[in-house]
Amino acid sequence: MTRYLHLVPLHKYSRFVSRFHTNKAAIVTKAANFTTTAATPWNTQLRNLSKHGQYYEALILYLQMLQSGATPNAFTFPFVLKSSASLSLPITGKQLHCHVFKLGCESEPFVQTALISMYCRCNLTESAQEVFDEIPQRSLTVCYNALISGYVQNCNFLNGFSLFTEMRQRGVPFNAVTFLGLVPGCTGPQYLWLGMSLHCLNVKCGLENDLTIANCLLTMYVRCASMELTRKLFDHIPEKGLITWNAMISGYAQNGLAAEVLELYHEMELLQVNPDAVTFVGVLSACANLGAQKIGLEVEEKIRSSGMRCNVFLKNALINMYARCGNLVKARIIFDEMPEKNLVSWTAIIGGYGIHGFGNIAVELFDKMIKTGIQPDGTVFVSVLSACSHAGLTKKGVNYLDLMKREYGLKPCSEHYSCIVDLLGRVGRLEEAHKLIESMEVEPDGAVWGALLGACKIHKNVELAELAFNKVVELEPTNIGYYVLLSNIYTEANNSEGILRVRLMMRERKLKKDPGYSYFECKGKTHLFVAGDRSHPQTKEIYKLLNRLEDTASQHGGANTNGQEVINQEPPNIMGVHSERLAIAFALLNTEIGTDILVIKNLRICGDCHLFVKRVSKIVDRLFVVRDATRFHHFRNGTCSCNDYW
DNA sequence: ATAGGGTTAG
Repeated sequence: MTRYLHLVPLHKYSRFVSRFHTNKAAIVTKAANFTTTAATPWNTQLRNLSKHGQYYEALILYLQMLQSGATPNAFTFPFVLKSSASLSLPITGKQLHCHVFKLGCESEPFVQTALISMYCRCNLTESAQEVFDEIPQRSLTVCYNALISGYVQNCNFLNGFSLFTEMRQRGVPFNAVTFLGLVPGCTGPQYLWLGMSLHCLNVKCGLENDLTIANCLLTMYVRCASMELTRKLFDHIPEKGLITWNAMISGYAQNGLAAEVLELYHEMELLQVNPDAVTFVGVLSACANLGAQKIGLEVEEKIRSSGMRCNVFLKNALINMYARCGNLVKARIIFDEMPEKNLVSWTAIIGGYGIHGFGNIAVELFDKMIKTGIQPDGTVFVSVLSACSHAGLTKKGVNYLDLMKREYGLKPCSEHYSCIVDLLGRVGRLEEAHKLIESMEVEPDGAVWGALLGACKIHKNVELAELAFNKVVELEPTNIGYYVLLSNIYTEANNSEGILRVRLMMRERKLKKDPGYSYFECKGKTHLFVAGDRSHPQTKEIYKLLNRLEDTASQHGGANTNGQEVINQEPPNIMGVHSERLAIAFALLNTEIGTDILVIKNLRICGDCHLFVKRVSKIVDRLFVVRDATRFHHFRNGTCSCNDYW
C-alpha cells in the first residue's frame, strides 16, 4: 500500500487544512484513528466531507485511508474524484484514475461517471471522452449528461450538442439534467434558434413546469441577448423562485436596462419576495449605470439591516455603484476595508478614479495592485488606460499599452486602442494616432475612429476628420453623434458646404437627431428635461437663471482646450435650449452648496454644451458635472480638469 | 451509502 503514498503530497494540503475551522479538522483526526481496514467507515467520513465542501480534507482523509492499510472500493472513488474535480486538481485526478484501474473499479457506472465529470472539470475533455468511449453499454443517461455538460462548460457547445443528437438517435432517454447541461451552451445570438428549439422540446417532454429548467432557459435567453423573449418566459413562469427573479434582474442589468431592473426590484418588494446578495448585485449595477446614488444608498441600508453577510461580489458592486455615482470617498472606504480584494475590486476603484479625472490616483492604485501580485487582465487595462486619457497622462498610457502586450502577453482590443487614440489625439498627435489605427492587429471599431474624429474637432483638422468620419459611418451608419460632430467641425471651420452635405446625408439615411435628455436627481425625485422643455413647474425661474448665466458667462469669455480664446459661439440647438442647460439651471436653483452631483446624460449628442458648462463653472463655484456612465466630464470649482469634448 | 444540474461583479 505504500506505493499510494505519493498520490497527494501531504505537505501541500496541510496549509489549506490549517485555514479551516478546527472542528472540521477534528473529523480528520478522528478518522485517522481508525484501526479498521474495512472501507466502509472511511467512505462514510468521505461522504460527510465532500457533502460539506471539505474537499481538501476529503483528499487528506483518503491518503490516511491508504496509509492505514484500508483498500478503497467503488463507493470510495466518487467522493474523492468529486473532490479533486471541485479543486481542479488534474494530477491528483489522474492518479486516482490509476487507483481505479489497480483496484478493478473501472467498470462501475458510478465511478465512470465521476471520472468523466472529474476530467471535464479539470478541462481535460479529451480524457473524459476516452473514458466515455470505453464504456460498453453507452446507454447510461448520466454518462451522457456528464459529458454533455462537460463539453458545454469547456466552451464546446457543438460537441455537446452532437452528443445530444447521438443520444436521441440511439434512443437513450434524456431528462431534465440533460437540458440543464446543454441549454447554458447557447451563449450568443447565433445560438438563439437552437436554444428556442430546445425550449420547444422541453415543453413537448412535459418538463415545462420544472422551475430549475425554466431558470436555465431564462438565462439562456439573456445570453442570447433577447430580452423580449426572456421577459416573455419570465411572465409565463407561474411560481417564480428567488433564482428566477435574480436571473431576470441580472439579465436586465447585464444588458444595460437599468430602469427595468429597478422596476422589477420594486415589484419584488411589493410581492414580499426576500432578496438575497445576488439580487442586490444586480440592483446596484443598475444604480451605477443610472447614477442613482439615492437608491444605491437605500440598498446598502437594506443590506445592513437585513444582517446579510457582504460577500466579495456585493462589496465590488457597492464600490462600483459609489464610484460611478461620484462618491469616491465612500467607494474608497469600502475598498480599503475589504480584507481580500480581487481583480474586480481593483478594477472598480481604478475605473472610478479614472472617470472622475483623478488619473494619478488611478495609476498609483494600478501600480499598487501589480505589486500586490494580482495578475491584470484586459478589462483592468481598459480602466487604467481610460484613466490616463481622461487625465492627459499621455506617456503613462502609451507605456501601459506596451506593458500589457510585453509583460502580460495580453492582446489589446479596440477598446484599448480607442483610449490610446484619444490620448494621443488630445495632445495633438493626430498623425501618430492615425498611424496607430492603421497598424492595429484587430479591426478598429467605431469607437476608435470616433476617438480620432473627436480629437480632430479639438485640433480643428478638417481633412483627417473627413477621413475618420468616412470610416466611422461605415461601421456605425446610424450613430447620429458622429454626424453631429462632423457638422460641428464644419461649423467651426466656417464650411457651410460641409454642413449642408452632412445634413443631406442624414436626411437621405432618414436619421433624426435623438431627442437628447438630461436629468437631475434631487430629493429622491428625478427631473427630466428635453431640449426646449417648458413643461417643468419651475420653467420660468429656470429660463430666467439661464439668461442671467449666459450674460455673466459671456462677459467672462471662455477658453478652449489649448487655452486660446474661443472665438465662435456655440451653435444653437434646433430643438430649442439644450436639455443640459435646463438641467444645470434647475440643479443650481435647487441644491445646497457642494452637496449634489448633477448627472448629465447624452452629452454625446450635443457636445458643444460643455463650453457652456465650462463658462458657468467659472462663475458658479459648486458645479460638478458627471456625464453618463461610459465617459464622464469633470469640472470642479471652475477649473476644467478634463479636456474631453466627447 | 456512491455519478449528471439553474442565479452574482469590473
